[in-house]
Amino acid sequence: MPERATSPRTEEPSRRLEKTFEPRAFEERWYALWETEGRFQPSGPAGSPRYVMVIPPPNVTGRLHVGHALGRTLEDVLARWRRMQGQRVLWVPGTDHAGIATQMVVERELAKEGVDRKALGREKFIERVWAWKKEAGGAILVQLRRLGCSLDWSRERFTLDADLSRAVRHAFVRLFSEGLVYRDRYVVNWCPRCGTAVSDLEVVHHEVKDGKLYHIRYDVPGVRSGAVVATTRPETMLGDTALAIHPEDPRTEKLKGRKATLPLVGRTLPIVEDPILVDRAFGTGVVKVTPAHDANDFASAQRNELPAIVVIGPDGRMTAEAGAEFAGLDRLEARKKVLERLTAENRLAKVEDYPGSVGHCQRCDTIIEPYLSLQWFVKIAPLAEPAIRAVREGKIRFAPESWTKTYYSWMENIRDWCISRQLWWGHRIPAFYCDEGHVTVSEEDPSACATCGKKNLRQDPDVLDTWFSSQLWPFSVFGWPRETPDLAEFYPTDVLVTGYDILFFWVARMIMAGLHFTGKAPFHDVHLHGLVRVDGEKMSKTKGNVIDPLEAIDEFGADALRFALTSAASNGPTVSLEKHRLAGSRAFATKLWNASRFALGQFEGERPAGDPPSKHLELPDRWILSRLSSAAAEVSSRLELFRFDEASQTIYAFVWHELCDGFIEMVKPRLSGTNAAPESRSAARETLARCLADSLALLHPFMPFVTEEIWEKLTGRAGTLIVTPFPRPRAEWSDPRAEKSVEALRALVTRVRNFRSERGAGPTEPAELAL
RNA sequence: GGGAGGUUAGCUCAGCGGUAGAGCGCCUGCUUUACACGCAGGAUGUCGGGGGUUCGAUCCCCUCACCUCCCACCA
Repeated sequence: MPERATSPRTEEPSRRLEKTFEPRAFEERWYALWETEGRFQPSGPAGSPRYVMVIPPPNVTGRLHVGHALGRTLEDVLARWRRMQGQRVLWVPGTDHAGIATQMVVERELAKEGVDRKALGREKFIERVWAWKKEAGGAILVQLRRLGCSLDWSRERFTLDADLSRAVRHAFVRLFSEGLVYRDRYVVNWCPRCGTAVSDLEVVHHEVKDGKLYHIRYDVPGVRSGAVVATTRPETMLGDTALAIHPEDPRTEKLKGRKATLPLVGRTLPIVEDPILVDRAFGTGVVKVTPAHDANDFASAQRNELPAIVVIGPDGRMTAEAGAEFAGLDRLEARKKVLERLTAENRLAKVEDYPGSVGHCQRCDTIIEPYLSLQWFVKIAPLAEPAIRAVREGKIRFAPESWTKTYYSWMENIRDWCISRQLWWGHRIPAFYCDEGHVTVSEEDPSACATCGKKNLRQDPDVLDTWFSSQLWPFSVFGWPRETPDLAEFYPTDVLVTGYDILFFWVARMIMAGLHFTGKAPFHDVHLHGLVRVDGEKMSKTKGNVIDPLEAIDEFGADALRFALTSAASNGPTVSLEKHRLAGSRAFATKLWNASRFALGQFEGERPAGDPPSKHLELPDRWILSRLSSAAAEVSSRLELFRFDEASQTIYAFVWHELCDGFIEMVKPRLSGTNAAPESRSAARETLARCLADSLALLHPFMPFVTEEIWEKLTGRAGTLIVTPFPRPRAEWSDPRAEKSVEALRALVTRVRNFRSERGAGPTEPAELAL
């Protein structure tokens, strides 16, 4: 830590060093001690309530960013607070294999070596990913230790561990046997760059303001004006297999029962009547039907028994089916070329501006292509229904509560979940195919087809969506489906804390999976915290406003980072973290440090005793104890409601403004002792000690390191604050009268201080102060 | 096209039926038995606009404006 440069005056260096504290000097020490003494493992008197959380497993590729820092700090606050309350706390750590994300990282590494994944082959590639994981993966877990997270490392899990893989397979097989997992040809969201299907949630829509709507004239023999269709994606016309009209639209009456000719291709297209696909009030009343590249068109094709022709391949290039002229072209080049040809043939009737939104791949931002392919799905409605009910019945509560509505509206309109991914890294789908085309789905690799007994089985090459395994996390970490002691003792968990951005991806799916597979809601409380913004903006590297939690820990200390995060964590959708909050939090830690130095100085080596003597308490003593009691009540009641900001601000105000600015200043004359009665001095000292000890305890969940460091100095016991009982309000300390009358006393003390500082000297011990 | 949230001090945000709050910033003093990452004091708000309910509204209701974010297969 740099030396202060503000004060021109010099003091002896030994004293100066003591004024501020150096977090690096003790953070590591305390963490190591807590860990080696097993403080992070569940303990406590038999029969005491347990309190269980699972970490939202960060990607193995992850580095700790400020969003993680927030969520994990909030969890750690809860864990430490409950532990101090005497509960058997278990907080399970682990990481997620993160299919696409990890595969991309390793592919990028390979690319640097000029190696292509496909050239390497599946097996070698997977080996390579494991090697990468072993070496570089999970760095984030080390970083969580620096944050102070009291995770039980003896129970660390990885979503691709043997146990968890077994859970995934069990879940898949069970859903299949229940008819809730099926394989089908369907138009899915396809990312041509990643070369895989993705779920609806993995598609992000961006506005396209310069979008165009192209009106194309198709010839219709017998109808002079032909048919004009409008489309935003003209290249898909090469895959048209019909035109559709609404049966009751007078505009298109004359097209009924006729055929159209597909421009550029010459294919004859039936004109079908489809009141579901065609909106009478929209456009020209004629819709081109491209079953392979549009989900609505595909549905229409099924209703009308139309063929589907795939014209855009999995790599985003036009297939041979698109015709020799276009085959091999990238889809966007093909669009240009199609438009050129249509213009040349004078078939482009009109081009209008048509702003709209286009789906992009969440991972790589490539434009998503609707693509007809054979995929695995989870039939979701039967799973959603009980999940909705669990929330309706109050078995699961969201905090802030407003998320409940969002949850319902998503769950009530949920669509089947595409779970197969054309990737290599992940849980391989336990489906096996024989030459006859039969499917065998089984937990153990089958040796023969379950239908025909043929031996040469091929396993489905695809892997499962990474979220398929994460949805099992709250119970798979405990060994499910085996009936382990941990599963019996620690499942269901109590609270889940995460950002609202993965409410659908993860939280909703865990609820569905938990209820379906275990019959129990996986947790009873969900706290959805906001997303961290810096200076009002979403953090981004290009804007340079990223706060790196590790750098913040280096500069301000882990305690300051944690306190800044908790005090900013209100229940709104954004958590605004500014640099000055970090500095302010560090100042608070320093304040506490110095107040402790002062207090310890009053004891000169003796250890302060326990409770203050009740006989000789004076007004300031009764006041501060009353305030302490209120603060203790307030902190817990705020934490019950996940109001971390209010809880931390309560302690801040108590420690700084009441204990330091108020009590210590009022009591200094009594402590100096020359004029004060010994029992007065003693009462002041013991009250001070009590307040300090309880402040440390109240603050420990938020600032575990400094408080533990001071605690050792105060009590002589190393690393025990973490298991010291959390302060509770005490009826016998509550003293409303003292709270009222102390105002006058504080004002008096201030006046005397100011009087002294104005005169440079003054009455050292005014009689009034000996109150 | 639906839905949610926001608009409070210069900045970032709490609050919420009964004389407006915090942190940071700003101004004025200050070598005070710890702390200048400090102490004491101070300034600053028609609590987005307009209506309504109420004895009383920043807070409840309606409405308008502007912002943010989610969800959505309308060519």
